Amino acid sequence: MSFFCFFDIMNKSQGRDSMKIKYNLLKTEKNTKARFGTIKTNYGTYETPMFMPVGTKATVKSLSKEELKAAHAGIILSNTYHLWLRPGPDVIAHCGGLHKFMSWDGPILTDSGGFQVFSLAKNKKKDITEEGVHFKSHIDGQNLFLTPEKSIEIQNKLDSDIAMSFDECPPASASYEYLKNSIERTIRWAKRGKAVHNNPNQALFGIVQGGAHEDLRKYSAEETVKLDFDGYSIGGVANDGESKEDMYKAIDYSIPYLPENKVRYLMGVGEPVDIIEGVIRGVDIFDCVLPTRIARHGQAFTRDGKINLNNAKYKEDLSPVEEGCDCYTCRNYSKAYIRHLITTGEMLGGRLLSIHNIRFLIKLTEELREAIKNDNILEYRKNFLERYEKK
RNA sequence: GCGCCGUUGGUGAAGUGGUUAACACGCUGGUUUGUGGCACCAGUAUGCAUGAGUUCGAUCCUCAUACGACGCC
Repeated sequence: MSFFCFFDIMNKSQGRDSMKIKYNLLKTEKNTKARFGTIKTNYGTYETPMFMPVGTKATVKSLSKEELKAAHAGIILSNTYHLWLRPGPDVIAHCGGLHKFMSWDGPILTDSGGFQVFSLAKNKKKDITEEGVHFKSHIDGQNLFLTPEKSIEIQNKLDSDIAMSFDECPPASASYEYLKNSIERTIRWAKRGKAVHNNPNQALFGIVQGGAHEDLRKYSAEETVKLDFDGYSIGGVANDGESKEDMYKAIDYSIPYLPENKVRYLMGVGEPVDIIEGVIRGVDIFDCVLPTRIARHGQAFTRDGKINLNNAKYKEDLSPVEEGCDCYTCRNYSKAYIRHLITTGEMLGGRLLSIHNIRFLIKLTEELREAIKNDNILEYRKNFLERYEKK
């Protein structure tokens, strides 16, 4: 990489608006906390509620950017931990930042790596200290040390539009005492991360923890909000087999303490039903691996519930995955063909179902927006659930 | 025609005179929520070619029959 090339990249970077995320609350539904608004970014303005496809390693698995755009994707998510290991933040910086590297001309949110510490090192040795976390690489087992500062520095280099604070993501089964200490530490980490954050184009979000405990969520939210982030997430949900009730409690106990004029992001969720429940409770954006993961295992979201294309009953079914769906997959392929691809292990099968599942969740958020505008989200939920859960 | 060997589920096959016939694949379901893991979990032969016999008891021993492989005329 020549000096001139690097210089060119610097100019491009500085040529941007230097605008962090701006959230405009446009309407709050009359009967619930559900809200509709817009997120203004350097790459355009997007409406909430929004679902973000997950592209951990700088790719939404198996999908091209055209396919993501066709599914109406707005922000996509990528991951600090994975990109730190491969190809490394310096490589991505030299390639012009994450957008240019992966040819995505839309906004990107980078997760901090906090969740990977939890998920990669689950049941394995990890050492969480005040300074940071020692754990082992899933690739070659080498010892790694991730700190709040390091996570933010990497995200600065990746040049994502939204960076996440480095938090501890304790399992749902963690004790009250553990959670309390964990929250205190996460708040100290949030402060340290914010102190080194210096990318003028990049927003920084704080993360609320506290399990399903009302006082802990309140405390975590209030202390995090004091640090004045550009947006706030509710973390520590949808992990370790927690109940849906606990997930909804975590939301309910956090939302009242988050400012109205900032984005609220429920991390890692999810299932269609959980997205609806989240929106009703005041959440703006979601991300989840489910649409792409279940797709690779042959399953699809539909209005009539989740279906499994492995099932023998689809062997000769010429209908699309979901009747009336506007996605590329449903406009072009039958269940019979996709079942054939899935059962024979052909990669097109997972791709086609990923396209459908992502479009399904994005369309769900589009409909939720409309419902908020029309003050009828409770009716929307009722109708959706009646059909989705009947069997 | 004679001799010899063999016949276990959808498939490839292990195995034993005595409670539930190994394993793999396939098949049939299910699971997956800030993606190490195209993964994980469960079910899948009331029966071991057919008939008779020996035995307290046979898929396993004996005999006959059917089918198949090989060798000899």
